[in-house]
Amino acid sequence: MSSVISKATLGRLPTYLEFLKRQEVEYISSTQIARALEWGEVMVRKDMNAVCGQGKPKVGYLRENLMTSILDTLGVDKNISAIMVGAGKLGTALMEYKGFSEYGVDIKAAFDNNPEKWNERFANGKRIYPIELLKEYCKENDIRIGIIAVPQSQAQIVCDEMIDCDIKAIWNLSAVTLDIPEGILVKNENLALSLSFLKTCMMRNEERNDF
Amino acid sequence: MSSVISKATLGRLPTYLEFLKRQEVEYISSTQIARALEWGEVMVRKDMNAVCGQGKPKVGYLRENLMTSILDTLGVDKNISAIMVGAGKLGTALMEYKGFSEYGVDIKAAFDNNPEKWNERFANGKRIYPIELLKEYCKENDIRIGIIAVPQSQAQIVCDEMIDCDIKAIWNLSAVTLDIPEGILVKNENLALSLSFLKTCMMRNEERNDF
DNA sequence: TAGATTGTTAATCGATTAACAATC
DNA sequence: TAGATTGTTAATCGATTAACAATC
Repeated sequence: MSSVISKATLGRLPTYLEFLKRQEVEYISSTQIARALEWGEVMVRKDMNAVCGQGKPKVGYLRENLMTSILDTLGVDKNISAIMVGAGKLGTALMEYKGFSEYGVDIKAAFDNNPEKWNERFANGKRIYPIELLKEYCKENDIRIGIIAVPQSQAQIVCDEMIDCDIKAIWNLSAVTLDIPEGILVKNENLALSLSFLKTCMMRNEERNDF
Repeated sequence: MSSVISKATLGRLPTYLEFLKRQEVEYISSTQIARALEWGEVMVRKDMNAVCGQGKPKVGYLRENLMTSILDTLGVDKNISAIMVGAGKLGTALMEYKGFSEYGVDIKAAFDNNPEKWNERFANGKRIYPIELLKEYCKENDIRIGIIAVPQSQAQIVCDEMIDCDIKAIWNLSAVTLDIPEGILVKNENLALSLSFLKTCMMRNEERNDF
């Protein structure tokens, strides 16, 4: 039953959640949600139906119920531990970002090969360790997600080490296309590519105003 | 002719480019590219055909030619100026990131409402101005892209100001769904959402290993 | 009952993949 | 000529949208 939810729907759930949090009504209809997010009405209804399926004709969905179902589908209550490799500017920004915990991801520590950083701490007290301690740390702390925020030249090396540490999912913030064995999940977050895409679409005068 | 290139294809071009740069052969075939990137062979061929259309049976594509065509399609040679609003950790990381210039985007300055930052400079010498100067700066420097890296509470306000400054495309790094008038391009880069999506897919044991 | 809203079935759309003819 | 590779046409797939019956 849980496996019938499409990736497209899963990707929209946090946006619904954010919107629902800000509402104060008891019931909310797919029409209202669609209008606020500027999404198709039927699509919203299908999404809602996929996660909770308890809408009432003429009334809509019990907001509380909807939120619980979304949280449940996203697995927000199940906390997952992650580590960051690379404590540069971007790595630091993400280590200190508070938004991840809302979705049940805890980035516990960072690793870097610059000895000067090993004594530093982030604003929230999280620590930076030598990269050599990665395997030991992952084993002891049940780390499932690895985040790559290192220069291009090191990305594949770090990736291989993470897989060796039994990490199951990688969030790749470098611009490198990683070579990954079957069974490991990768999400590429290439910021240069993303901004470049926006620029190209702008120059080509794309007509749609959201994507 | 240029308008027939799909968004899906446009999004893949930088990855092709990155790969082609690293090769040293004169000719390269779609088969080789597909194998290296682990993408479908026909899809690669269609992409190549869309941007340059000068493949030779039995030989493949002239690498130089292909690269020029991709650069051309992406409009890399046409430099576009951008500004950042928000000079926190994330804003700073992006201001100092060198990768954007490769695609012809120049983030010229940052704006922040914290007076303490107005005297600071980024590592590359770029400056931080009071937010009040935004409109004047945009007008004088032909700014077309605005980047939002401010706390949630300010995102919509900043967005409205940018539109007032005649900015045509917005890269939104905040977690807020922006309310935007017709004709303005927005790309949402919600990092919390992205990592949360990776986590959810991991927990649901997705079988595909790249997305 | 009438009307608003849900949920479902069919149609459409965009993108990828399969099959295959064209070409050097 | 044979074979590798391109380029095109048709089939497939996933997701969105349209149409409409079911429900309170």
